[in-house]
Amino acid sequence: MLAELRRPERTFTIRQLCQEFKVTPRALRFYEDKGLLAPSRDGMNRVYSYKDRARLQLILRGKRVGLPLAEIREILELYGAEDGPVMQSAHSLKRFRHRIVEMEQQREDLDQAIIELKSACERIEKQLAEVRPDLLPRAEDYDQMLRARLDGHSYPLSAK
Amino acid sequence: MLAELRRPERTFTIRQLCQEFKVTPRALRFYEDKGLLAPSRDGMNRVYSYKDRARLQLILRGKRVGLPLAEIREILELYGAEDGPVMQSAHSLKRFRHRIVEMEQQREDLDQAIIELKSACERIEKQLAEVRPDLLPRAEDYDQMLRARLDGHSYPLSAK
DNA sequence: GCTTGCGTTGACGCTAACGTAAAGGGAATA
DNA sequence: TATTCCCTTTACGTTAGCGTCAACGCAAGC
Repeated sequence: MLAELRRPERTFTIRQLCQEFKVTPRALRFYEDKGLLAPSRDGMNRVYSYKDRARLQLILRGKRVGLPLAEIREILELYGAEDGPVMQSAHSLKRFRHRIVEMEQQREDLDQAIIELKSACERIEKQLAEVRPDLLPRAEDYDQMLRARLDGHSYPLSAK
Repeated sequence: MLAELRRPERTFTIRQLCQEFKVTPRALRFYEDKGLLAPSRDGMNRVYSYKDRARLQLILRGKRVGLPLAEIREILELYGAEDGPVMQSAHSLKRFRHRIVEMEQQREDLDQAIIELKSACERIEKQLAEVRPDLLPRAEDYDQMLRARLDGHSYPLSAK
């Protein structure tokens, strides 16, 4: 039955995850190489569980906020440390606290950058409206952006 | 008189800007190579004006929010386009609008990442308080972070 | 039996953003 | 005069994060 597809027992092929999150198989294998993912196997083939999928979501969000993969790995270990190697996580704790402060600073930078880029765009649009109104962007373009956001997973920063 | 140092006629050597913003001369020359800066010269030596300094601030903030240098250059051109090549900026306008949407998404990601990293840290600290209270971080560490923030310019994401 | 499709493991390539020497030019200081 | 700085340019090296083959395995369909 189709409901199976929603049940947490469900597994994913590499291709399925790639399509869902718009990444390449190469990227997933790379993350595995670097210790961020560890899917089980069916023979040679990778089998991704729901937990693997959740980890991948965290990885991609980490990337979107600018974290290097090495640090994302540590954070994932922090999550995964149910009760075992608390000592080792303790060692990283100070660094994580530091990172939090950095991220809060980054958020302020981001707000400021958004404000300024917006106002710069509006300035140009006004100038453009006076000189060449025909070149002004159509509302349809913004529709497309909004639809893209509702798809959930945003595009990477370096997207063309 | 010392007040000269605050006046907008003031100029800077490469070393002065580097110390102020914690970057290397190599980086400034690199930005110049890529067309993000264009200081004047005294003989062979670079002379940075207040406007150059302001551009550098924008560059560094752009970097902190994850923009590639090439795009920062375009944004700087957008700012600098007082009335001249509005046509050319018009061409980039759609891309900038798109970028703004991305940055707003990035902001949400950032908020979420901060929340989760905080709670993960607190979880570990609680476990640690039960088992090894001696390993808990000292308040002095947080003082240091706060002082660093009050210095103004935050450290790069990839700082050790 | 042969192609088609999805999977695998190397291995080499590539871009961005600098780091790091090498080699040298002025100016001030000892 | 020699050393010491600070500056310059040129050029090669480095790291992260994958992209892009190449060569192969296996299963299904014609």
